[in-house]
Amino acid sequence: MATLPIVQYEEKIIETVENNSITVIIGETGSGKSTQLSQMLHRRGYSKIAVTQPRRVAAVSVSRRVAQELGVQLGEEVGYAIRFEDRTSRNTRIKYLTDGVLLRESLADPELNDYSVIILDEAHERSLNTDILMGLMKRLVKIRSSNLKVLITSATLDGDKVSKFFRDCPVLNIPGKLYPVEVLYSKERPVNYLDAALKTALDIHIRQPEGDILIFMTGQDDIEKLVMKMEEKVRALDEGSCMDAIIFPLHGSLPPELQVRVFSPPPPNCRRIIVATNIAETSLTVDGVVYVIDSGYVKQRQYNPSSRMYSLDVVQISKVQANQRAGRAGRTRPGKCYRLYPSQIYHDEFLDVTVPEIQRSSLAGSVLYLKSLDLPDIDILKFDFLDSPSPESLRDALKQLYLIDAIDENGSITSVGRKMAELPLEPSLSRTLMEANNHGCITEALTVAAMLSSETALLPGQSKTEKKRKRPISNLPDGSGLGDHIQLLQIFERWHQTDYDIGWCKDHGLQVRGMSFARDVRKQLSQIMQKIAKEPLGIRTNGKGEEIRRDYRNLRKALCVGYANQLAERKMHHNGYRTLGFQGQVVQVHPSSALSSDEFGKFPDYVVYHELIATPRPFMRNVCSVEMKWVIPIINKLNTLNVYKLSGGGMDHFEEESERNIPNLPKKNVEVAAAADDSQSRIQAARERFLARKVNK
DNA sequence: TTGTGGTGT
Repeated sequence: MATLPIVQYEEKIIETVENNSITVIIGETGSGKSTQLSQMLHRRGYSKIAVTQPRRVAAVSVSRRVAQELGVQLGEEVGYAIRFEDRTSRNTRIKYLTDGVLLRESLADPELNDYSVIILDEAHERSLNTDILMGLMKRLVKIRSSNLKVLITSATLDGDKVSKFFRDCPVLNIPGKLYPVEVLYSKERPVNYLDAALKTALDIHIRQPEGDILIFMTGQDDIEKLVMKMEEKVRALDEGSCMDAIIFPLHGSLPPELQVRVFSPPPPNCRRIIVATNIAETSLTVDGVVYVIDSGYVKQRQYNPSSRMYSLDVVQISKVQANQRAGRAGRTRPGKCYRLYPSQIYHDEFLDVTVPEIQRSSLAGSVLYLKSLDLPDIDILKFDFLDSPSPESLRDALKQLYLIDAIDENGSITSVGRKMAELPLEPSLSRTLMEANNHGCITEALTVAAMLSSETALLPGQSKTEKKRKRPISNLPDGSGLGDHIQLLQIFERWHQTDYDIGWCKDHGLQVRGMSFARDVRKQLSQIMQKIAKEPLGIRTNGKGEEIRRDYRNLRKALCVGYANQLAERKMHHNGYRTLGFQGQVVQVHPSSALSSDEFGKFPDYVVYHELIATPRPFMRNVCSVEMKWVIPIINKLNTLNVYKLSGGGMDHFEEESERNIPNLPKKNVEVAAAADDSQSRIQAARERFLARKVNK
């Protein structure tokens, strides 16, 4: 502890903090910034100190270590707060928390008066929440100039930019305690980087002294292939020609019991080869790694605000990421990093810093959050971000919020929007809860929202190695043919009937982690809704017997209101859909959906969807059947929408924006009108089909 | 007729 580099800088740090509201600390890996900064300030009498982390595990483990170093019990002077778990007390002076928890806290107290110091750690990772916090801190230090200190920790390549954002605040460089890592580049980029990784790893294994190998690949598929090939090759090596090797895959969808294998030490005279996604970049640290092989790629989820589609793309990593990966080789002794790309590509093509999440996400939730803070300047397009999201992305968020009544036509937050902001949910789901509360189905809506919040794929799927034959999900409810939301609801209710039996999940191929998470979320949502709930929130069941066939009309109606911005209409003569909105997209129901077709093989005329995914063909994932008469008022609202007023800037702003967008503006108006006409005629056609069917029955 | 990088309230 005493040897941590940061200790020598204590005086300088304290002096800088005392003379400045905001200080940027460039702390390299191993500098001790995460554990020591808070303690230094605590020693000088600052209290209370908040330290944010982008990840839950970091908040927990760092607070544990600080409590240990100070010789106090965790949860007393030093504690942590993460979702579902608050280990702090009235005595807590140093509090580690996830950035999301601090944002939640600021909802209750926008000035965060509880804290005299706020440290945003790992800001260079540019998580969505940390980016928003940075914007808020800039305002907050003005309001609380006499009694708030803010520290931002970042990476070398980012420091000047962050300092500039905070009006040229001072930057302190704290060296790290990493061993030197020799970086070796490929002469050219390999045609097949899986084979290149294989060859490089075998080369190291045969020729280089002991030390584990960590390989960065992009996803589960490549990892499984590489592990298989590598096992073959290692088996084929002459016995006694080199040491043994044991190969581990490491990625997020690996069951926890397989993930932890990489933390147990290897048998003697045996080299470990770990093939990982970017989970090993920051989230998990494997000890004993001396060699790193870096493919130079990563999978990134991106949101396209103009098509409202998500895609998962393989993209080149940034220099910060490449350096982070290389650093994984130098934790215990000098190491080597083999980059499967030329140095010229690193220098000329790699971005300095990873594209911040705020520029790759749908911002409806974040914009609603900012609106609920009642900042003096209502115009969200002018909010001071370190890296601003595109105006298009912000307008997309405003349009969505308007359609679900969270903001009014002037861009002001509504009373329903204010309640929605209290819920840790995407706006479409929080709006669904509000509506359900008025229609006697809040308990079902809570379950649907909780299940959809569960990040992982809950349901059993078929992996590529399994037989291609389609199997029905074993004995799981089918959503009564009404779609995936209803199926998720029925599955959770069934689990509830087993008294949340883990074995039941396993028997049915459901991810235990995901199901337990849904249960926790449901509990948390119930607690928040308790204040305004109009009926009991517990799960209603019909005893142990078969559940009666319900039509879930009220629930589906509530979903239709909540997902007013995510509606699609079936095309007249086939099962393709067109999304309703500014620019209709032609999309399909995802083949994994529980939605059924009618006796003519046709899907329902209208559905709501949870998200659009842009695979080579665009799909709606998680859909629910809704009725035309619920859709009509939404279409009417669509037609009255004025994006420029929504930003809150009024007509002045409209002119300013239109000047910038002259070529687009008339075109956009025409498209809106055309889509509306189209919808009206389709509604007429749908009505006729509906009546025809009724007569047939 | 198909596909899951990593986080988080």
